[in-house]
Amino acid sequence: MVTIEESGSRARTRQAIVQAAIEVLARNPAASLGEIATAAHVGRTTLHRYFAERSDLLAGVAAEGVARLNQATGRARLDEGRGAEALHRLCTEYFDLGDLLSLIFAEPQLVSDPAWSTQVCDDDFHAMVARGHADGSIDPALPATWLESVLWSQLYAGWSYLAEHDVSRHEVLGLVTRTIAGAVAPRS
Amino acid sequence: MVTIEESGSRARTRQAIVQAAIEVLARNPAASLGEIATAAHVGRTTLHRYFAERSDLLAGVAAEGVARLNQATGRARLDEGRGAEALHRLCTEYFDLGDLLSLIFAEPQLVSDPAWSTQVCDDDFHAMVARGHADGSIDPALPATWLESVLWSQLYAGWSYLAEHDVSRHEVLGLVTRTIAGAVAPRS
DNA sequence: CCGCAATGGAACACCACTGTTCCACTACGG
DNA sequence: CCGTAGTGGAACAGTGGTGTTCCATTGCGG
Repeated sequence: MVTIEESGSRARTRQAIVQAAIEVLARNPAASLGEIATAAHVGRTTLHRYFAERSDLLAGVAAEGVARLNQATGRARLDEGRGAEALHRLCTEYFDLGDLLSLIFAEPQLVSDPAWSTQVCDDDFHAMVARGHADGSIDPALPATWLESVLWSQLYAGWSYLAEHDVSRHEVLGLVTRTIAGAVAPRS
Repeated sequence: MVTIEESGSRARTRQAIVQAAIEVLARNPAASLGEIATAAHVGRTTLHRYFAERSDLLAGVAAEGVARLNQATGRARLDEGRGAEALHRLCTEYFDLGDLLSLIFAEPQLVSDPAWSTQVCDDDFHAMVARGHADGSIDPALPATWLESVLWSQLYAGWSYLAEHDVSRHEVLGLVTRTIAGAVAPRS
Protein backbone atom coordinates (compact mmCIF):
# COMPACT_ATOMS: atom_id res chain seq x y z
CA MET A 1 0.00 0.00 0.00
CA VAL A 2 2.63 2.56 1.08
CA THR A 3 5.09 3.04 -1.74
CA ILE A 4 7.69 5.16 0.06
CA GLU A 5 8.93 4.05 3.46
CA GLU A 6 8.71 6.58 6.26
CA SER A 7 10.91 6.90 9.29
CA GLY A 8 9.50 5.56 12.55
CA SER A 9 8.99 9.09 13.80
CA ARG A 10 7.04 10.22 10.77
CA ALA A 11 4.89 7.09 10.75
CA ARG A 12 4.04 7.65 14.43
CA THR A 13 3.08 11.29 13.87
CA ARG A 14 1.02 10.42 10.81
CA GLN A 15 -0.84 7.77 12.80
CA ALA A 16 -1.45 10.17 15.69
CA ILE A 17 -2.99 12.69 13.30
CA VAL A 18 -5.27 10.14 11.66
CA GLN A 19 -6.37 8.80 15.04
CA ALA A 20 -7.10 12.32 16.32
CA ALA A 21 -9.02 13.07 13.14
CA ILE A 22 -11.20 10.01 13.67
CA GLU A 23 -11.96 11.00 17.25
CA VAL A 24 -12.64 14.67 16.57
CA LEU A 25 -14.58 14.25 13.33
CA ALA A 26 -16.72 11.55 14.94
CA ARG A 27 -17.97 14.14 17.41
CA ASN A 28 -18.10 17.02 14.95
CA PRO A 29 -17.74 16.40 11.20
CA ALA A 30 -17.33 20.14 10.63
CA ALA A 31 -14.32 20.40 12.93
CA SER A 32 -11.51 22.66 11.70
CA LEU A 33 -8.02 21.39 10.94
CA GLY A 34 -6.80 23.43 13.89
CA GLU A 35 -8.97 21.41 16.28
CA ILE A 36 -7.69 18.15 14.83
CA ALA A 37 -4.09 19.31 15.08
CA THR A 38 -4.59 20.30 18.72
CA ALA A 39 -6.20 16.96 19.52
CA ALA A 40 -3.21 15.23 17.94
CA HIS A 41 -0.83 17.40 20.03
CA VAL A 42 0.66 18.69 16.82
CA GLY A 43 1.00 22.10 15.20
CA ARG A 44 -1.28 22.95 12.30
CA THR A 45 1.83 23.39 10.17
CA THR A 46 2.86 19.82 10.86
CA LEU A 47 -0.57 18.53 9.96
CA HIS A 48 -0.32 20.28 6.60
CA ARG A 49 3.11 18.73 6.15
CA TYR A 50 1.53 15.27 6.22
CA PHE A 51 -1.78 16.08 4.54
CA ALA A 52 -1.52 19.04 2.21
CA GLU A 53 -5.27 19.57 1.90
CA ARG A 54 -8.25 18.66 4.01
CA SER A 55 -9.33 16.16 1.39
CA ASP A 56 -5.98 14.39 1.73
CA LEU A 57 -6.58 13.95 5.44
CA LEU A 58 -10.07 12.61 4.80
CA ALA A 59 -8.61 10.14 2.33
CA GLY A 60 -6.14 9.02 4.99
CA VAL A 61 -8.96 8.61 7.48
CA ALA A 62 -10.96 6.61 4.96
CA ALA A 63 -8.01 4.32 4.29
CA GLU A 64 -7.51 3.73 8.00
CA GLY A 65 -11.22 3.05 8.39
CA VAL A 66 -11.24 0.49 5.61
CA ALA A 67 -8.21 -1.25 7.10
CA ARG A 68 -9.77 -1.53 10.56
CA LEU A 69 -13.07 -2.66 9.07
CA ASN A 70 -11.39 -5.37 7.07
CA GLN A 71 -9.47 -6.60 10.09
CA ALA A 72 -12.69 -6.80 12.11
CA THR A 73 -14.47 -8.62 9.29
CA GLY A 74 -11.65 -11.13 9.13
CA ARG A 75 -11.78 -11.81 12.87
CA ALA A 76 -15.51 -12.53 12.60
CA ARG A 77 -14.87 -15.59 10.37
CA LEU A 78 -18.11 -15.14 8.43
CA ASP A 79 -17.79 -18.51 6.74
CA GLU A 80 -17.98 -20.55 9.95
CA GLY A 81 -21.06 -21.85 11.77
CA ARG A 82 -24.72 -21.04 11.14
CA GLY A 83 -25.64 -17.74 9.52
CA ALA A 84 -27.06 -16.10 12.63
CA GLU A 85 -24.02 -17.11 14.67
CA ALA A 86 -21.65 -15.53 12.15
CA LEU A 87 -23.78 -12.38 12.17
CA HIS A 88 -23.51 -12.30 15.95
CA ARG A 89 -19.71 -12.51 15.72
CA LEU A 90 -19.62 -9.74 13.12
CA CYS A 91 -21.78 -7.54 15.29
CA THR A 92 -19.45 -8.03 18.25
CA GLU A 93 -16.34 -7.27 16.22
CA TYR A 94 -17.80 -4.15 14.63
CA PHE A 95 -19.04 -2.92 17.98
CA ASP A 96 -15.42 -2.68 19.11
CA LEU A 97 -14.62 -0.24 16.33
CA GLY A 98 -15.94 2.51 18.58
CA ASP A 99 -15.21 6.02 17.32
CA LEU A 100 -15.04 4.77 13.80
CA LEU A 101 -18.72 3.81 13.90
CA SER A 102 -19.76 7.30 14.95
CA LEU A 103 -17.59 8.74 12.20
CA ILE A 104 -19.13 6.55 9.52
CA PHE A 105 -22.55 7.88 10.50
CA ALA A 106 -21.42 11.47 10.91
CA GLU A 107 -19.58 11.53 7.56
CA PRO A 108 -21.62 9.40 5.17
CA GLN A 109 -19.70 10.69 2.15
CA LEU A 110 -16.63 9.05 3.65
CA VAL A 111 -18.15 5.72 2.65
CA SER A 112 -18.24 6.90 -0.94
CA ASP A 113 -14.47 7.32 -0.90
CA PRO A 114 -12.74 5.32 -3.65
CA ALA A 115 -10.77 3.36 -1.06
CA TRP A 116 -14.02 2.06 0.38
CA SER A 117 -14.66 -0.14 -2.63
CA THR A 118 -11.69 -2.28 -1.59
CA GLN A 119 -13.75 -3.47 1.32
CA VAL A 120 -13.82 -7.16 2.05
CA CYS A 121 -17.19 -7.36 3.66
CA ASP A 122 -19.93 -7.22 1.05
CA ASP A 123 -19.57 -10.53 -0.76
CA ASP A 124 -18.85 -12.51 2.39
CA PHE A 125 -21.77 -10.81 4.11
CA HIS A 126 -24.20 -11.83 1.39
CA ALA A 127 -22.89 -15.39 1.45
CA MET A 128 -23.34 -15.50 5.21
CA VAL A 129 -26.94 -14.30 5.01
CA ALA A 130 -27.71 -16.76 2.24
CA ARG A 131 -26.35 -19.53 4.46
CA GLY A 132 -28.53 -18.28 7.29
CA HIS A 133 -31.60 -18.32 5.03
CA ALA A 134 -30.78 -21.89 4.04
CA ASP A 135 -29.99 -23.24 7.51
CA GLY A 136 -33.11 -21.70 9.03
CA SER A 137 -31.31 -19.31 11.40
CA ILE A 138 -32.24 -16.10 9.53
CA ASP A 139 -35.74 -14.94 8.51
CA PRO A 140 -35.94 -15.46 4.72
CA ALA A 141 -38.18 -12.39 4.42
CA LEU A 142 -35.22 -10.14 5.27
CA PRO A 143 -32.82 -9.66 2.34
CA ALA A 144 -29.07 -9.34 2.89
CA THR A 145 -28.94 -5.68 1.85
CA TRP A 146 -31.58 -4.84 4.44
CA LEU A 147 -29.76 -6.77 7.16
CA GLU A 148 -26.69 -4.74 6.34
CA SER A 149 -28.66 -1.56 7.05
CA VAL A 150 -30.06 -3.10 10.21
CA LEU A 151 -26.62 -4.10 11.46
CA TRP A 152 -25.17 -0.64 10.97
CA SER A 153 -28.13 1.19 12.41
CA GLN A 154 -28.10 -1.02 15.49
CA LEU A 155 -24.40 -0.43 16.01
CA TYR A 156 -25.11 3.29 15.82
CA ALA A 157 -27.99 2.90 18.24
CA GLY A 158 -25.69 1.08 20.63
CA TRP A 159 -23.01 3.73 20.63
CA SER A 160 -25.41 6.65 20.97
CA TYR A 161 -27.12 4.77 23.81
CA LEU A 162 -23.73 4.34 25.47
CA ALA A 163 -23.08 8.07 25.15
CA GLU A 164 -26.45 9.14 26.53
CA HIS A 165 -27.13 6.65 29.29
CA ASP A 166 -25.03 5.47 32.18
CA VAL A 167 -24.48 1.87 31.16
CA SER A 168 -21.45 -0.29 30.59
CA ARG A 169 -20.14 -1.08 27.17
CA HIS A 170 -20.73 -4.75 27.87
CA GLU A 171 -24.38 -4.23 28.75
CA VAL A 172 -24.98 -2.26 25.58
CA LEU A 173 -23.36 -4.92 23.46
CA GLY A 174 -25.74 -7.39 25.10
CA LEU A 175 -28.74 -5.24 24.16
CA VAL A 176 -27.52 -4.84 20.59
CA THR A 177 -26.90 -8.53 20.00
CA ARG A 178 -30.15 -9.57 21.67
CA THR A 179 -32.08 -7.07 19.57
CA ILE A 180 -30.45 -8.19 16.34
CA ALA A 181 -30.86 -11.86 17.21
CA GLY A 182 -34.58 -11.30 17.70
CA ALA A 183 -34.87 -9.20 14.56
CA VAL A 184 -33.35 -11.81 12.25
CA ALA A 185 -34.87 -14.89 13.85
CA PRO A 186 -37.47 -16.66 11.66
CA ARG A 187 -41.02 -16.10 12.89
CA SER A 188 -42.79 -18.82 14.79
CA MET B 1 -47.01 29.83 20.81
CA VAL B 2 -46.90 32.76 18.36
CA THR B 3 -47.49 35.97 20.25
CA ILE B 4 -47.80 38.37 17.32
CA GLU B 5 -50.15 37.50 14.46
CA GLU B 6 -48.68 37.60 10.98
CA SER B 7 -50.38 38.35 7.70
CA GLY B 8 -51.32 35.36 5.56
CA SER B 9 -48.56 36.22 3.14
CA ARG B 10 -45.88 36.39 5.78
CA ALA B 11 -47.01 33.15 7.39
CA ARG B 12 -46.86 31.41 4.02
CA THR B 13 -43.36 32.65 3.28
CA ARG B 14 -42.14 31.74 6.72
CA GLN B 15 -43.52 28.22 6.30
CA ALA B 16 -41.90 27.86 2.87
CA ILE B 17 -38.54 28.81 4.32
CA VAL B 18 -38.81 26.37 7.21
CA GLN B 19 -39.91 23.57 4.87
CA ALA B 20 -37.03 24.27 2.48
CA ALA B 21 -34.62 24.35 5.42
CA ILE B 22 -35.80 20.91 6.53
CA GLU B 23 -35.35 19.48 3.04
CA VAL B 24 -31.94 21.03 2.35
CA LEU B 25 -30.43 20.50 5.80
CA ALA B 26 -31.57 16.90 5.80
CA ARG B 27 -29.35 16.28 2.78
CA ASN B 28 -26.52 18.55 3.90
CA PRO B 29 -26.44 19.91 7.45
CA ALA B 30 -23.66 22.32 6.45
CA ALA B 31 -25.74 23.95 3.71
CA SER B 32 -25.41 27.73 3.44
CA LEU B 33 -28.30 30.10 3.98
CA GLY B 34 -28.09 30.96 0.30
CA GLU B 35 -28.86 27.38 -0.67
CA ILE B 36 -31.83 27.29 1.67
CA ALA B 37 -33.14 30.59 0.34
CA THR B 38 -32.85 29.34 -3.24
CA ALA B 39 -34.65 26.13 -2.37
CA ALA B 40 -37.42 28.18 -0.81
CA HIS B 41 -37.64 30.37 -3.96
CA VAL B 42 -36.82 33.35 -1.83
CA GLY B 43 -34.03 35.92 -1.75
CA ARG B 44 -31.39 35.63 0.93
CA THR B 45 -32.44 39.08 2.13
CA THR B 46 -35.98 37.84 2.70
CA LEU B 47 -34.74 34.85 4.63
CA HIS B 48 -32.82 37.18 6.96
CA ARG B 49 -35.95 39.26 7.34
CA TYR B 50 -37.72 36.26 8.90
CA PHE B 51 -34.76 34.69 10.70
CA ALA B 52 -32.13 37.27 11.61
CA GLU B 53 -29.42 34.69 12.37
CA ARG B 54 -28.80 31.11 11.36
CA SER B 55 -29.54 30.00 14.88
CA ASP B 56 -32.97 31.62 14.65
CA LEU B 57 -33.75 29.55 11.58
CA LEU B 58 -32.58 26.38 13.31
CA ALA B 59 -34.84 27.23 16.22
CA GLY B 60 -37.74 27.60 13.80
CA VAL B 61 -36.91 24.26 12.24
CA ALA B 62 -36.74 22.65 15.67
CA ALA B 63 -40.14 24.08 16.59
CA GLU B 64 -41.68 22.76 13.38
CA GLY B 65 -40.07 19.38 13.99
CA VAL B 66 -41.46 19.13 17.51
CA ALA B 67 -44.91 20.06 16.24
CA ARG B 68 -44.92 17.39 13.55
CA LEU B 69 -43.51 14.83 15.93
CA ASN B 70 -46.21 15.53 18.48
CA GLN B 71 -48.93 15.25 15.86
CA ALA B 72 -47.57 11.88 14.73
CA THR B 73 -47.35 10.67 18.32
CA GLY B 74 -50.94 11.68 18.89
CA ARG B 75 -52.15 9.78 15.82
CA ALA B 76 -50.41 6.63 17.07
CA ARG B 77 -52.72 6.43 20.13
CA LEU B 78 -50.03 4.92 22.34
CA ASP B 79 -52.49 4.12 25.11
CA GLU B 80 -54.61 1.72 23.05
CA GLY B 81 -54.12 -2.03 22.54
CA ARG B 82 -51.17 -4.20 23.51
CA GLY B 83 -47.73 -2.63 23.88
CA ALA B 84 -46.24 -4.11 20.72
CA GLU B 85 -49.26 -3.05 18.67
CA ALA B 86 -48.96 0.54 19.83
CA LEU B 87 -45.25 0.46 19.04
CA HIS B 88 -46.11 -0.74 15.55
CA ARG B 89 -48.51 2.18 15.06
CA LEU B 90 -45.91 4.65 16.32
CA CYS B 91 -43.35 3.23 13.95
CA THR B 92 -45.73 3.65 11.01
CA GLU B 93 -46.59 7.22 11.93
CA TYR B 94 -42.97 8.27 12.43
CA PHE B 95 -41.96 6.64 9.19
CA ASP B 96 -44.18 9.11 7.35
CA LEU B 97 -42.21 12.05 8.75
CA GLY B 98 -39.73 11.52 5.91
CA ASP B 99 -37.25 14.38 5.53
CA LEU B 100 -37.57 15.21 9.18
CA LEU B 101 -36.13 11.83 10.15
CA SER B 102 -33.04 12.39 8.04
CA LEU B 103 -32.65 15.84 9.54
CA ILE B 104 -32.85 14.57 13.10
CA PHE B 105 -29.98 12.21 12.36
CA ALA B 106 -27.98 14.72 10.36
CA GLU B 107 -28.33 17.45 13.02
CA PRO B 108 -28.27 15.71 16.37
CA GLN B 109 -27.78 18.97 18.23
CA LEU B 110 -31.22 19.98 16.95
CA VAL B 111 -32.66 17.51 19.43
CA SER B 112 -30.96 19.39 22.24
CA ASP B 113 -32.89 22.53 21.32
CA PRO B 114 -34.89 23.90 24.24
CA ALA B 115 -38.13 23.47 22.31
CA TRP B 116 -37.51 19.74 22.13
CA SER B 117 -38.22 19.32 25.82
CA THR B 118 -41.86 20.18 25.14
CA GLN B 119 -42.14 16.88 23.36
CA VAL B 120 -45.12 14.71 24.13
CA CYS B 121 -43.58 11.36 23.42
CA ASP B 122 -41.30 10.33 26.26
CA ASP B 123 -43.73 9.68 29.09
CA ASP B 124 -46.33 8.01 26.89
CA PHE B 125 -43.62 5.94 25.27
CA HIS B 126 -42.40 4.60 28.58
CA ALA B 127 -45.96 3.80 29.65
CA MET B 128 -46.52 1.94 26.39
CA VAL B 129 -43.39 -0.16 26.84
CA ALA B 130 -44.27 -0.92 30.45
CA ARG B 131 -47.67 -2.12 29.26
CA GLY B 132 -45.95 -4.28 26.66
CA HIS B 133 -43.71 -5.79 29.31
CA ALA B 134 -46.76 -6.58 31.42
CA ASP B 135 -48.99 -7.97 28.67
CA GLY B 136 -46.21 -10.19 27.34
CA SER B 137 -45.91 -8.53 23.91
CA ILE B 138 -42.50 -6.91 24.53
CA ASP B 139 -39.31 -8.64 25.71
CA PRO B 140 -38.83 -7.56 29.36
CA ALA B 141 -35.05 -7.65 28.88
CA LEU B 142 -35.25 -4.57 26.64
CA PRO B 143 -35.73 -1.33 28.62
CA ALA B 144 -37.86 1.50 27.25
CA THR B 145 -34.91 3.84 26.73
CA TRP B 146 -33.19 1.22 24.61
CA LEU B 147 -36.31 0.59 22.54
CA GLU B 148 -36.43 4.31 21.88
CA SER B 149 -32.94 4.09 20.39
CA VAL B 150 -33.91 1.01 18.42
CA LEU B 151 -37.01 2.68 17.00
CA TRP B 152 -35.10 5.73 15.80
CA SER B 153 -32.19 3.79 14.38
CA GLN B 154 -34.56 1.51 12.48
CA LEU B 155 -36.41 4.49 11.04
CA TYR B 156 -33.08 5.85 9.90
CA ALA B 157 -32.12 2.49 8.44
CA GLY B 158 -35.39 2.42 6.55
CA TRP B 159 -34.95 5.83 4.98
CA SER B 160 -31.35 5.31 4.01
CA TYR B 161 -32.33 1.94 2.55
CA LEU B 162 -35.03 3.69 0.56
CA ALA B 163 -32.49 6.18 -0.76
CA GLU B 164 -29.90 3.58 -1.74
CA HIS B 165 -31.98 0.73 -3.10
CA ASP B 166 -34.75 0.64 -5.65
CA VAL B 167 -37.65 -0.34 -3.44
CA SER B 168 -41.04 1.16 -2.70
CA ARG B 169 -41.75 3.10 0.43
CA HIS B 170 -44.36 0.52 1.34
CA GLU B 171 -41.94 -2.39 1.08
CA VAL B 172 -39.40 -0.62 3.28
CA LEU B 173 -42.03 0.15 5.90
CA GLY B 174 -42.81 -3.57 5.85
CA LEU B 175 -39.17 -4.45 6.47
CA VAL B 176 -38.87 -1.93 9.27
CA THR B 177 -41.99 -3.07 11.11
CA ARG B 178 -41.16 -6.77 10.66
CA THR B 179 -37.65 -6.18 11.97
CA ILE B 180 -38.85 -4.22 14.99
CA ALA B 181 -41.61 -6.71 15.71
CA GLY B 182 -39.02 -9.50 15.79
CA ALA B 183 -36.61 -7.44 17.86
CA VAL B 184 -39.08 -6.67 20.64
CA ALA B 185 -40.87 -10.03 20.70
CA PRO B 186 -40.26 -12.07 23.88
CA ARG B 187 -37.90 -15.00 23.28
CA SER B 188 -39.32 -18.49 22.96
C1' DC C 1 -54.49 55.91 -8.36
C1' DC C 2 -51.99 56.09 -3.98
C1' DG C 3 -49.63 53.91 -0.30
C1' DC C 4 -47.99 50.26 2.12
C1' DA C 5 -46.43 45.53 2.65
C1' DA C 6 -43.41 42.31 0.83
C1' DT C 7 -39.73 41.21 -1.77
C1' DG C 8 -35.06 40.75 -4.43
C1' DG C 9 -30.60 42.33 -5.71
C1' DA C 10 -26.30 44.69 -5.06
C1' DA C 11 -22.84 46.05 -2.22
C1' DC C 12 -20.32 46.08 2.02
C1' DA C 13 -17.53 44.84 6.25
C1' DC C 14 -16.58 41.00 9.02
C1' DC C 15 -15.00 36.64 10.35
C1' DA C 16 -13.27 31.89 10.46
C1' DC C 17 -10.94 28.53 8.05
C1' DT C 18 -7.57 27.34 4.60
C1' DG C 19 -3.24 26.75 2.45
C1' DT C 20 1.32 28.67 2.19
C1' DT C 21 5.86 30.66 3.39
C1' DC C 22 9.48 31.67 6.43
C1' DC C 23 12.12 31.22 10.43
C1' DA C 24 13.52 29.46 14.93
C1' DC C 25 13.98 25.58 17.95
C1' DT C 26 14.93 20.73 19.46
C1' DA C 27 16.72 16.08 19.21
C1' DC C 28 19.49 12.70 17.57
C1' DG C 29 23.00 10.12 14.85
C1' DG C 30 27.48 10.20 12.76
C1' DC D 1 30.19 18.96 17.85
C1' DC D 2 27.87 19.53 13.57
C1' DG D 3 24.15 18.61 10.27
C1' DT D 4 19.83 17.07 9.39
C1' DA D 5 15.05 15.54 10.32
C1' DG D 6 11.16 16.90 12.55
C1' DT D 7 8.62 20.30 14.50
C1' DG D 8 5.94 24.73 15.97
C1' DG D 9 4.74 29.53 15.66
C1' DA D 10 3.86 33.76 13.22
C1' DA D 11 2.30 35.99 9.43
C1' DC D 12 0.01 36.36 5.05
C1' DA D 13 -3.43 36.32 1.18
C1' DG D 14 -7.40 34.03 -0.50
C1' DT D 15 -12.02 32.24 0.01
C1' DG D 16 -16.73 31.57 1.27
C1' DG D 17 -20.43 32.24 4.45
C1' DT D 18 -22.66 35.76 7.41
C1' DG D 19 -25.20 39.67 8.73
C1' DT D 20 -26.39 44.34 7.38
C1' DT D 21 -27.80 48.42 4.69
C1' DC D 22 -29.83 50.63 0.89
C1' DC D 23 -32.63 50.96 -3.04
C1' DA D 24 -35.73 49.48 -6.74
C1' DT D 25 -39.68 46.65 -7.97
C1' DT D 26 -44.04 44.24 -7.49
C1' DG D 27 -48.71 43.53 -5.95
C1' DC D 28 -52.72 44.42 -3.56
C1' DG D 29 -56.33 46.87 -0.85
C1' DG D 30 -58.54 51.16 0.04
